[in-house]
Formats: sequence, structure tokens, C-alpha cells
Amino acid sequence: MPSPPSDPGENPAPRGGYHHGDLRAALIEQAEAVAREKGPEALTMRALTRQVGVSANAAYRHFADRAALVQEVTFRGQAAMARAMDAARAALPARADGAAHLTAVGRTYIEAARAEPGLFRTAFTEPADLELSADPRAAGDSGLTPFLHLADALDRMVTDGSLAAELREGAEAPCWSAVHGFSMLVVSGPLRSAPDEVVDALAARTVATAVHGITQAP
Amino acid sequence: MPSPPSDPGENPAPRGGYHHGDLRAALIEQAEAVAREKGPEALTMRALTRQVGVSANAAYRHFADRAALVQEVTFRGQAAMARAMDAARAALPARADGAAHLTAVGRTYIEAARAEPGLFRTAFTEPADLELSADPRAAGDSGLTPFLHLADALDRMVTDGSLAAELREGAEAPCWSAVHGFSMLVVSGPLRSAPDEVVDALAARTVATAVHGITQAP
DNA sequence: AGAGGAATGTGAACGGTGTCCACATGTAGG
DNA sequence: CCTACATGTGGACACCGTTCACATTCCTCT
Repeated sequence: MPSPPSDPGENPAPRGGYHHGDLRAALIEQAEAVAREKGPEALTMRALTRQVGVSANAAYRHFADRAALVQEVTFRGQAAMARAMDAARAALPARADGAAHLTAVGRTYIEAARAEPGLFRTAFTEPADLELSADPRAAGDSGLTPFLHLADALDRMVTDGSLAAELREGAEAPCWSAVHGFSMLVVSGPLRSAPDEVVDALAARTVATAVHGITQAP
Repeated sequence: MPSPPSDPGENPAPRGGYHHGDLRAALIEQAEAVAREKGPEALTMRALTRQVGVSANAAYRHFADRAALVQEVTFRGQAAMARAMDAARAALPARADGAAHLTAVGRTYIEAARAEPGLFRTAFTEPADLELSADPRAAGDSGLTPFLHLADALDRMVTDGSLAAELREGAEAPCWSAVHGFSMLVVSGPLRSAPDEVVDALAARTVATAVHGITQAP
């Protein structure tokens, strides 16, 4: 019988009747922490419940299955990136043009992936339904998800005339492809062990290539 | 017992009898078949050995571990793509310029991913050392791997003057990012269930964006 | 030809996983 | 207070990767 909350001082003590108080939240939090430092493959029901000090099945009172828990971390990861995008765009000069916004969004995507590779992999490569790219749970404080940030920056380019209106439709694909592909290369591909300065330069170039490239008709 | 035909015909498991002849090859072949139709998550040692009609441990006489077997499928998948690139470039008009070659390489990458999603995911998203992008086992008949095809097309652009020499270095990153990222979107991302014509158009645009975009200095 | 050694295959076992069942517990409502 | 319900538990099943000790088969050397 684990009499005291066998918690290693970690959590702000969700207080608990011996029904643990708020297991659902505790599991999500623990899962996010584990995802950050170990990546999605370390997200196992048994390990997480063990870490939270509860039996394995307890989790199933709060999540249909493992995928449901992981999905929750996915939202958190996307929301974290969205907040970074909020900040990056807020830091832009007031009269920054659409291309500057698009560049900021693209760079932030890659930076977020590099800063938290485990969380990125969980949020953007787990076989979840990415149709949820516009789900509010994946949004930052501005209410925009990463995908919506991209769309918004593209709209701005049309407004300020740097992107022809006929080219607006479908412009998300090349942009999202470029930054996502690059992030994969860096996080778990051949650029994994490249020096930071090299990656910095390649990232800048990849974003610039996309920003410039979309203005050309195919 | 004399060893009768023990022919190479069937996948199910008409095991030759005693020592199976060539278990290593049989396992790789079965693994490739399974990867094609189910993807990498279906590549389990136990299932594959079962399908080949052999005990689970037998595999460990030929592969250090699961990763080693999967790696073999990875090479096969990359080689298949490389052959498709060989063909696509061979079909180009004799005086096709570098941009045409680059476009062909990029489109072929995406087409290969769409044509064989399971194999693509195995070959390009398994946590293997992609440093092996130049390994001969990943090459087609021309001796070029997909990555080397890309490098070659870029070299050609420099030769024919459509890419400034100072921009050659690091040009692989934006290109490979774009087509790889797009492929992920289509194979296991939000474009998964988009109609073919839509995907065709977006693919063409993504490739064009990269081809055009790299000619611009960052 | 025969003997033995090297390859190769087998069965059982360990620890891990996701998930379901039947049961126990604490909390909240009447 | 006592019950009903939400929540947590222990055990079990079916998989998984991998290792051990042992059996078979093939090959080579004398």
C-alpha cells in the first residue's frame, strides 16, 4: 500500500482522495513530459501509469486507448508551437509584409521542432488524424493553430500584393511540405547530427526557397 | 529425405522441409511484401517467421535484430525509387535542362511514395540511419540512390547555368525537404484522403516551388 | 566413407506491451 | 446512514523482441 502520494515531489500535488484527484490531467501531463524527453515511442500506458503511481487499467477510465492519450499530447505539442508562432509574429515590426510573416511562421515551425524534438515527433508524426489541424485544442492564445498561422500569413501576402490571388489556393502545400520535411530531416533524418550553424543556414534557405518559390506559377 | 523442388513459388509457407534453403532471402522478400501492403508497423519478427513457416528464433541466425531486417527492406524501397528515377530521367528529351531533371526527380519521389505508401514509410520514415542515403544497396541500375539523383540534377542545373554556382551548396536541403514533406502529407497526413487530381496539382506545384525557389539567394 | 564441426532450426522462457474482465474501494446523493 | 456510481486494482490473454540450451542438417577434412 503506497500510503503517501508516492510522488517524487514532481507534481504540484493534485491533492487526492485516494482516488488520486485528477488522474486524467496527471496522465496527460506526465505523457507530455515523457514525450518531451524521450519521444512518442516511450509513451506506453503501463509506464505512464506506473510513473503516476496508479495501476495500468486506471488509465482506461479516462482514455479509450493509448491513441486517445497520445492525441492529447499531440494537441499540447501543436498548441505550444502555435504559441511560439503567436510570439514570433507579435515581435515583427508593425508594417512587416506578408512574406515576413510567412518567413516567421516557417522558421518558428522548424525552431520548435529543433527545440523539442520528442514533442514535435509526437505532435506531428504520430499516425493521428491530422484533419484536426484546425482543432481549437491545437491553437495558441491567438486562437490560431500552426496550420492556420500559415494560412493567415499567405492571406496577408495576397493582401499586400506579393502573392497573386490566383496562386493563393493550394499555396499551403508547398510551404507546409518544406518546413515539415526539413524538420523531419533535422529531427530524425540525415541532418540529425549536423552542426547547429549548418542547420541554421539550411533552415533559413529552405524557408526562403518556399517563400520565394510560391510566387511563381507552376 | 531428398530435397524435392522446394521451389521459390509461394509466399504462404510450403517450406522445403529441413533447412529451408535460403531463409534470409525468404524473410527479406516476405518483409518487403508485407511492408508494401501493411506498412512498417506490420513488420514483426514473429509474424514474418510464421508466414515463412519457421520458428521465431530462426530469424536471428540471419539478422541481429528486427532493425536489421527492416533496414534491408529500407534498402529495397529506396532502390525501387531509384530505379523509377532512372526511368524517368531516361525518358527525358536528350537536351532536357537541369531544371527538367530536377523536376523529374522530385515528381518521381512523390509518385513513388503515393504508389507504394507502405514501402515508402518503411524506407523513409523508419528510425534508421539515413546517413546510408548513398549506400549502394539503395541504388538503382544507374548506381545512383534517390539522394544522389537529386544531387546530380542540381549539378546539371549549375552546368547549364540555371543555378548559380554559389547557390549549389546546400541546395539539396530545400528540395529534399519539399518532396519528402509533401509525401508525408499525402501518405500519412492531411492530404491522405484528398482526391487524386488535387494531389497531382499540389505535387506539381510543390516541386515547381522548390525548383524555382532554389535559384533565389536566401 | 566416416567423423566431426559449423550452420541452421527448435522450444521454452523472460520481460515488456495494450487491453479486457471481475472485483474492490472511496465519494457523493438521497 | 446507506446506497449507487465513478474510479482504481489484480489477474489474465494475446501479442511482441530477444536469449538460452538443445536438436538437426550440411559440409569438409581425413
